Amino acid sequence: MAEKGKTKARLLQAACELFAEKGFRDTTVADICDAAEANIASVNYYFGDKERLYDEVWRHAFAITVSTYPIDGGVEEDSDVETCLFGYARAVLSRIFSEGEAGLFPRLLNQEMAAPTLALDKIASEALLPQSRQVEDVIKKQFGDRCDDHLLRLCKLSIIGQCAFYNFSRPLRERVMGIKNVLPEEIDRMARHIASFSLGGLKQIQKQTENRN
Amino acid sequence: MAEKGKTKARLLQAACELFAEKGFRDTTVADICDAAEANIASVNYYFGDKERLYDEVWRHAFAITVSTYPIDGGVEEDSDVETCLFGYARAVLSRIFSEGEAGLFPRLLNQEMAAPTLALDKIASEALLPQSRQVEDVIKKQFGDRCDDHLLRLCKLSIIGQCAFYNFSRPLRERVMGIKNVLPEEIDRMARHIASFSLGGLKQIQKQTENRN
DNA sequence: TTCAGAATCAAACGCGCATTTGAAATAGGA
DNA sequence: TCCTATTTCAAATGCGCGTTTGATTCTGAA
Repeated sequence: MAEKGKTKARLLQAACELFAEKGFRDTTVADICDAAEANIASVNYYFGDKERLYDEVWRHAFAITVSTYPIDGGVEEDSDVETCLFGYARAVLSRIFSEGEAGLFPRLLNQEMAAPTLALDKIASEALLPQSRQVEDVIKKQFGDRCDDHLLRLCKLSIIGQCAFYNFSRPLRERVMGIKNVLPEEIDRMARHIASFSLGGLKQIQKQTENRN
Repeated sequence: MAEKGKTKARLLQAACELFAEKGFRDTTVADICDAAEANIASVNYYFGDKERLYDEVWRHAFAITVSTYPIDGGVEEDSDVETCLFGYARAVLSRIFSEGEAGLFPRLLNQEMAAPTLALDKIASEALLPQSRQVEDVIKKQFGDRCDDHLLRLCKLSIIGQCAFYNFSRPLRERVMGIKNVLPEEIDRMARHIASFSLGGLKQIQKQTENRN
């Protein structure tokens, strides 16, 4: 047996890192076994095949990210709108910029967006839809329950988009944007910006609809 | 010779569609040749190898998208801030939702974000940086030239993020967001929303910095 | 100590891929 | 018509991949 830890756990850990970095198709079983210092046959021995290992990786990544950075961002549910937006943005950005296991989820998601596998449907309904609903609720708090569905969706996507862009534009961070290491204070700063920018946006939209009536 | 058109042109067209859909690595030379009704050896005969065909595809996609939907979105350069934002958003969204050749560029970009190739550096400096600068200029028009660099960057990313999210979240459009066919009027509507949401955001940020001084 | 089940291992299998090859077909000017 | 350069073609080459195999080693309870 190799250095430390059970082989199965080492395989899972190596697979997490590699799948997140290169995606399902571009990661080879041999890569995973090398990184885990395990024999080439061990993936099949412990997980059946590459695909079931991938499922296991998703399960692990999802569990870690929601427990490490819950989507409410640690703010009270009955806080004011800007604070709720801040909590959401901070949670999402913390996940995105996490260099530990909590960062696996957004990185895997990024891969799925370019080359979806069967795993995506499950992720969409179990993880993404609830987050989307959460943002909806905050917007309703600002607009009141009487609120055009179309408008609600556009605002929701504006808010989510600001956060999610940091995930999907990963390779551009150093190339185009001037982003290197991101410290926790920096994340807070970004989240505060997104919260107040979005609040300003929501108010502007609200003003327009009131003028129209 | 097959039905119509020169073989080389058919290969390029087929390669565009397939690379945009599945990315460089997941597209096989055999797929391309089949789609172009050409022999398996024709890619190497006309382009040298798969990689040089990919370069050619990028060149083609870039040329088409900027000439079909120039990044100013067809608004005068000295228009007011909201109109400039509208122009930018409309251009970007038009490209993203285009089902024709103009849509190749964002789709290829999406693939590069998940699995970068050597092509990305060129694209970043030739296509993306200039667009980023353009948004910067609009923000400066709102804020005046005296404007914190940090703040400028955050606002820029907020604006770009709202637009680009529609590109990167492609597989979620039907799954999570309720988006199906997108008509030109709908694109205008979305662009108008992003413009006024962003203007509201900019004003909010501006108000905060003024209060701080 | 014995021994059955678990774990590891190197080698091999089968397949799909990009690319090469050398011949055949085609086209167009002399 | 003849001849040469271009284009097309089916087959082959060589490599990397996921998975399987059958043997070997390890482990822990009896």
